[in-house]
Amino acid sequence: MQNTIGWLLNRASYGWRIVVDNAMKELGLTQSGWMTMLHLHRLGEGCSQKALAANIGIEQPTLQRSVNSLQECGYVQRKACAEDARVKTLWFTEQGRAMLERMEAIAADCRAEMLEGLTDRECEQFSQLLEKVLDNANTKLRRTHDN
Amino acid sequence: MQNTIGWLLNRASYGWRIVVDNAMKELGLTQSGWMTMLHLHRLGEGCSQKALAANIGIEQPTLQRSVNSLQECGYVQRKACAEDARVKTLWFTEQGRAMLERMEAIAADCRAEMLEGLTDRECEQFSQLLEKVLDNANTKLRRTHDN
DNA sequence: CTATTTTGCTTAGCTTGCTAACTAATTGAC
DNA sequence: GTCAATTAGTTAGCAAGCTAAGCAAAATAG
Repeated sequence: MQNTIGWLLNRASYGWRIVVDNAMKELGLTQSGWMTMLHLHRLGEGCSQKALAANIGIEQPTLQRSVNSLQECGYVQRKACAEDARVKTLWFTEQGRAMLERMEAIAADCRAEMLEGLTDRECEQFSQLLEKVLDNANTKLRRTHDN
Repeated sequence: MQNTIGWLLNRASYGWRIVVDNAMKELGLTQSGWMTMLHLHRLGEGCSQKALAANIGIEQPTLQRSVNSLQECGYVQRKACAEDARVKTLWFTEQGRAMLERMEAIAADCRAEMLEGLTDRECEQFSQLLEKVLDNANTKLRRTHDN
C-alpha cells in the first residue's frame, strides 16, 4: 500500500507532537514553547533569533511569537548584541534553566514511548529513511524555488 | 543521534506536505482541499462528513471548512441522506471528478520524488516503522484520555 | 408516547505555522 | 563620505489544525 506513506508520515508526525504536547501541559508550556526551549539549549545560549529559527526549522516571525511568550513567562530573555546592534541574543533565565531540565526528562520519556517496540537497529534505519525523505523534499523545494 | 528522530519526523512530514502543496497550486487548491478530494475518492462518494473526517484523521470542524471551500469552487456537493436526516453525504461534481484525475497524477509524481533513492524493500520498512510509531502514539493517547 | 441521551453538522474562537511588508543597522559601491 | 543593498528583527494578516458549545434529528429509557 505504497500510496499511504505520505499519509502515514503525516499522522505519525502529528501523533508524536500531540503526545509530547500533552506531557508538557503539566509544565504549562505549548508546543512552540518547548520546541524553542529545547532547541535553544541544543544550539547554545547567546545565539541570534535568526540562527535559532533556522535550527528549529521555522521562520523568524513564527519564532518571534514563541520568544515573546517565553519572555512573558520569564523563561527566556533577549539581550542586545555588542558586535551588531541589529542582533538580539537569546538567554535562559534562572527559572527557565530549571524548567529546561524537567522538559528534557519529559521529552526523553515521550521519545522512549514513541519508539517502544523498535530495536536500536530499526531506530537507526528509521532515522536514515527520514533523512533521505527530508533530503528529497529539500532538493525538490530548492529546485522549485529557483525557477 | 537518537534524540533527533522526533524532529526528523516532523520536518520530513512538513517537507512532504509543502512539496505536494506547491505542485497542487497550479490547480488552485490548498492542502486541505486536495487532502479532502483524495480521501473522498478513496473512501467513496456518498459517505458522511463524519466518516470522511475520521478517514483523513482530522476533526469535523476542520473538514467543515474544507468542504465549504470545495463546494464554493464547485468540485464537491453535499446532499441530504434519505435514511438519516442528520447526515449530509458528499459527492463530486462533474468538474470535481475531472480535477481529481489531475490531482491523483500530481500526488503520484510527488510520492515518487519523495521516495527517490529508496528501494521497494526500504519503502516497505518505512511504512512499517511509521505504523508502529503511529500505533504507539494512539495507544498512549487513548491511555492518557481515559484518565 | 414522552423525555432524555446521543449523534451529525455547524459556528465561534484559539494556536501556530506561513508570507508580505516595515524599520533600523550594517555593509558595500562609487 | 554618501547612497544603495542587504540583513535582523518585527508587525499584520492569512491558513488550517484544534476544542467548546449550539442546534436539529435519531435512538433509547421508562
